[in-house]
Amino acid sequence: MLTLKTIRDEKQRIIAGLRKRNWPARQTQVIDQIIQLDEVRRNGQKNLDDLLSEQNRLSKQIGQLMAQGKKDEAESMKSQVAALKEKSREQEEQQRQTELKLDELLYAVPNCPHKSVPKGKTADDNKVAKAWNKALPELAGDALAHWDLAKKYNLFDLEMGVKLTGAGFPVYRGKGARLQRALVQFFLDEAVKAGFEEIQPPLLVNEDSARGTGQLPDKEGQMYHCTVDNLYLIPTAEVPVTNIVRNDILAEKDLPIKMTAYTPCFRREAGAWGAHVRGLNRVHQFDKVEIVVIDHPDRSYKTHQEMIRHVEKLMKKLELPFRILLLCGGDMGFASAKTYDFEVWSAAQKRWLEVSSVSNFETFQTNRLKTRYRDGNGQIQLAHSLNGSALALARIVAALLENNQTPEGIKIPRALWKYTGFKMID
RNA sequence: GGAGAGUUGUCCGAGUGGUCGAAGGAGCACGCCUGGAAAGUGUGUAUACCCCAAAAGGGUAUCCAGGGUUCGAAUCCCUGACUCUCCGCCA
Repeated sequence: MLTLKTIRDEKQRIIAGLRKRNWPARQTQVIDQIIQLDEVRRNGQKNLDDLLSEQNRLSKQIGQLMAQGKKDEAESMKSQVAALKEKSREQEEQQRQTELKLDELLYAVPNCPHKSVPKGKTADDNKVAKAWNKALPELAGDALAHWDLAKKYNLFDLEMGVKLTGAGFPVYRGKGARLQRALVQFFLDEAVKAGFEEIQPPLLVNEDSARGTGQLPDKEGQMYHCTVDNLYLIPTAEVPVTNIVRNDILAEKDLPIKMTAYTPCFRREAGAWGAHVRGLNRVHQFDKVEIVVIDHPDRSYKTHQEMIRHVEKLMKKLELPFRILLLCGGDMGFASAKTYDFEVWSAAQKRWLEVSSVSNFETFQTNRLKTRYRDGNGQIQLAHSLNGSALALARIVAALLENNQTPEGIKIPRALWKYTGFKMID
């Protein structure tokens, strides 16, 4: 969430940001409500502190009177304190309500887009930051979509997943399973080479962690919830990995902190089922290698570009046709200040599939997480957080299978040979 | 799962109802000392919120978390989390 200080000091910029996200003008009045309520909160705080201060003062006096044996005076003072206490309890409760309401309003305000983010309403308004300049691969008329290829070569089995679990839980088999493992290995190796520390986080997180990265309270329905233990299955490695630095005050010299993790990702994705979600296009469980960076505000946009280059390199090594989109204000995620999406061409489906999203959250996440660093003057500042997929597997697999099919079988890109142990699925 | 012990600042560690944001030590930072360093020595060394135009200064809260007792809680009581030891179970 945005900091109150930002909202107070840069009100016009924030409102302009909301407009860029296509908030109707009248809805931006929430900013004024926040500023007003913050005023109430601060007055309330002052009030409460004064009451408590007086109580503390009297209590000390009572102690002294008791020590001097002046019991009667002490007793009369006790009733004074009791009255104050009553007042302060009321004030405290009121303050709690105010803060709750204020939080609720703050949670509803998305991040302010970076000035370089283009205006726009929907995905159609995204700007192509890097187009695919070569010809897109043309497949023969009898080319198969990946779900048909899976059947032909026994690579994954959706019906089996239904038997074991339910729709959206593919069972990978044989060379399909091997290909998955190869990709994970490849992505992790590349990330480590690029200076990311490899992390193996838990796949279940507690409420605090889910709140830290913003899955709670709003997106509760998107996560699988183990109610008995009150734990959530992670929708992305971003959640446990970013929470590593929750409540930390880092040294400036520790930045950037670069971490990578492979995890399965679990998404309930209630709704949104339809024509385009066949096969591996949208599933409840998929594998992903994530990269996360905590960095200095002065450097975070440079880091953002480095992350883009890293993902780009992966695409090239996999020899997949891809393009990079700079998302417009209307299509960006709630927490993001700037996002690039990577899309890969799926030749049989003849569609672009989103396989990576690389975002700079600036201080939007770290404000909730309380991830700070101490600057040169000893001042404590919020760090910036960034993350991106590098890469998400299921759709990459779909594209690999479709684009590389030949009458002899499916060709595996050279970069993966040492991981798969085979060059061809046949 | 059963029984017991514990959780204090960056770390170690004292503290069993008032003057405790918290002794002492280590570490760290800055200064003195030194040709330079070590040793020695002096000072400083939590976070959040609030008041103040700002600085200075001040207030409040925080000794695992949440409740309670009390005029007053790190200290007493209850609940929960976690850690350790023993027993049980187990890949």
